Amino acid sequence: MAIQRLNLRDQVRAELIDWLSDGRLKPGQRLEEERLSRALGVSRTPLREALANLASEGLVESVPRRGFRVPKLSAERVRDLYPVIGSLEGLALRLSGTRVSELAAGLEDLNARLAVAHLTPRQRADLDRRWHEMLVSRNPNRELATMLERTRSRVRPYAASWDRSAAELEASRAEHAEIARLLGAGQVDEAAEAVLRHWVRGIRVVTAWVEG
Amino acid sequence: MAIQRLNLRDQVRAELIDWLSDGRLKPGQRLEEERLSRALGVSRTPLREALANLASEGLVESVPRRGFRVPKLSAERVRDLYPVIGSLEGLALRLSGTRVSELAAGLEDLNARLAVAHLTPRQRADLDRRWHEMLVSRNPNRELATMLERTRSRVRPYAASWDRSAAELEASRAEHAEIARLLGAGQVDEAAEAVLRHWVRGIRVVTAWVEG
DNA sequence: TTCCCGGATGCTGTATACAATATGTCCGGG
DNA sequence: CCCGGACATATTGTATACAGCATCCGGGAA
Repeated sequence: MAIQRLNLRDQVRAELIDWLSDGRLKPGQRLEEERLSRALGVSRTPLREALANLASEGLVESVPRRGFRVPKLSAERVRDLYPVIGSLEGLALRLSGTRVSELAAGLEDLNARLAVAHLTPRQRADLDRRWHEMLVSRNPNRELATMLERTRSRVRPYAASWDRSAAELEASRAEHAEIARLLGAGQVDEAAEAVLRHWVRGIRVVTAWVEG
Repeated sequence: MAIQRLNLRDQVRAELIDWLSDGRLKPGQRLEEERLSRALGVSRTPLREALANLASEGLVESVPRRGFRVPKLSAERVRDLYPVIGSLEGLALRLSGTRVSELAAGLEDLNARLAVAHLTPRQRADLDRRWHEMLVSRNPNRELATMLERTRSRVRPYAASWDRSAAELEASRAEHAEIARLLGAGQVDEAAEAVLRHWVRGIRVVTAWVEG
């Protein structure tokens, strides 16, 4: 086990991502550096470096002379990012090699747990996240994995605060099942296409929720 | 024309990307903050913020307690990034709508200029960059455009310093022509696949050059 | 000659200080 | 009662200061 000597910048960055993911930092909120640095127990310098990083990745916004803010939920963001995620997950599958079919069982297992009725939106989003993480877990391409992780973290605030309808839940579960089935059958290209369609279909329901 | 009040951080970032692209900062080189900040005429604070951003995007490396360095050329990086670029460019084509066929003429024109014999590697890399920029110029997805731009800038040092063989030039030109032909014929999905193959084939020749 | 050790040096990582600017508020006028 | 302008305040953007490591070089011993 390598000793991790992470610099403060990256520790703060990780902490802020947590705060963004779990809603402690809300869309539209202004990020006051003095207050934040006190809350984190660090000075403004590493905090600003972390914020600048998050801004360059799109997790926060930087308005010159007005500091950093949490981006508001926007349908356009979903329309743009979801197809990218779908495409990258599809690529991940195609790069995963033949042993990707071994994933089918685990995916179906997780998918079954999504069927439980009494889950909170947060628990559901968490299970969904784990399903997609498992989906790409055989991908050997580290750069791709990093880009996927970053991009997914940008849309996490959407999934986490969204209470899905029963119909949407069922549709999503059916698509998951179909993807797992295709993988189990070794039809990786078809699974990749299904993943892309899964995300593209998600655009409609999430944007409807954002706008409505 | 909107007045641009960019903060120093982003100006420095843009300048450093130029320096990385044109080879003024070379792979493996150590980035000494004091010297760099003097050369840029700014203090270390905005320079460090810019460097931290570039590090989070992979254009430079950050080693704790040892500062920033320009990443060395690595075959693994090419193997990982090229398929991602190919996949994203393919997605850009599929999102470009029907008018993408209008690009064919311009692409063939640029491709013809790549055939001129007496170009320097830099001129060739520049024309190739413009060809791929035109290829995705109809894509309306801003997030995708940003990710593509960033990822391509990470592999620019490879293309810029690489002197291609005549056979490789011809193969690349033929692939460009085929992609343009497919677009002109409205076969966007096939063109997207051809783009991915184009980048995947590039892995072999570039890694051979990096390693040899 | 080669290896090891220890101090000097230079650099990074972090904190603090300062200047510039945007925002909010208060007061006066219409 | 509403609007506009000017001042006060708060907050950012940038610079500088300082402490702690890592590296490098020279000397001494095997």
